[in-house]
Amino acid sequence: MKGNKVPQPTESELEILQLLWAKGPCTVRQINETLQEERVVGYTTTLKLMQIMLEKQLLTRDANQRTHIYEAAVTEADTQKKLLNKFVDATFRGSAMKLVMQALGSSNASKEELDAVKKLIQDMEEKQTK
Amino acid sequence: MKGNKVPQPTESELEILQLLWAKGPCTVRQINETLQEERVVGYTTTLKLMQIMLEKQLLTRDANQRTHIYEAAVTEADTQKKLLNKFVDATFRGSAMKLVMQALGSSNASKEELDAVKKLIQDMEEKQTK
DNA sequence: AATGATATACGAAAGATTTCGTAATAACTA
DNA sequence: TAGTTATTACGAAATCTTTCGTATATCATT
Repeated sequence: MKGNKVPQPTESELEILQLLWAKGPCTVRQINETLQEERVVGYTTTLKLMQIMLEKQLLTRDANQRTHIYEAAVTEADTQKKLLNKFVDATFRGSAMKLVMQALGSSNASKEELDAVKKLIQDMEEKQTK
Repeated sequence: MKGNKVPQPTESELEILQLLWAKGPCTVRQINETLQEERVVGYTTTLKLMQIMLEKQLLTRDANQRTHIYEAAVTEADTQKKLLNKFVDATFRGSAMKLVMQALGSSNASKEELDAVKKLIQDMEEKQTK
């Protein structure tokens, strides 16, 4: 169970979480530099965001050194799941199937990927039967 | 092709679009009353939102009568597609497949629904082969 | 015509999110 | 040590979204 009272990340916050999930613990500078590759964003802007995320408990940090090191405090899978539920409700009126069909349709999935999905469905149908 | 410069709806705007998609053209009062079933929201709040949506060209209206009648100016499928793309990028780093697996996993899909998805995949694989 | 009910228009307050300027502090270097 | 640079802390401006108060117009009824 999850007695999770951590709020969902905003769009900008999610962007930072993605980087931390991909790279592991980082300094503000490292995150900021990566963000810079995409667009212009001031150092203190990134810093402030990460401080807010710390308050919200989306991040933790090691403040032993002068340069703090931040780390995601929420998992990627968990966050995706929650955001997905909300998105399905708002955009597909709760119908996960409609979303799945849409997503499949407009994706350029390879045969391998499609097979993986088929396999998952197979497994689910077996579980349902027994 | 779509030379669409219509901005994406905000969360509240999407809620109104959902109602218009479901019910067809409506007055502000009709929309407001439906929203009221869920939560408290003032009439002028709804009115203002719909006026903003008109400006953004998310809605059109018939203003011939004193009581204006509003209608969605964007289609459900189109809006879902765009929001989905954005969501996949932001939340699943662009991987539609990861989203599909997540969505299937946490959905309570019936056998019929799962079969429909399998069929879609079948069709896609056939198209790929030729 | 006066009254009351219902609509729209509009501005602006209230909230949430994002951005940045400035100050204080610590570390580095000449 | 003095000066430069890098870092954090903090407040507040800027922006976007949501909410609502008030003014004005329209229609129906008397």
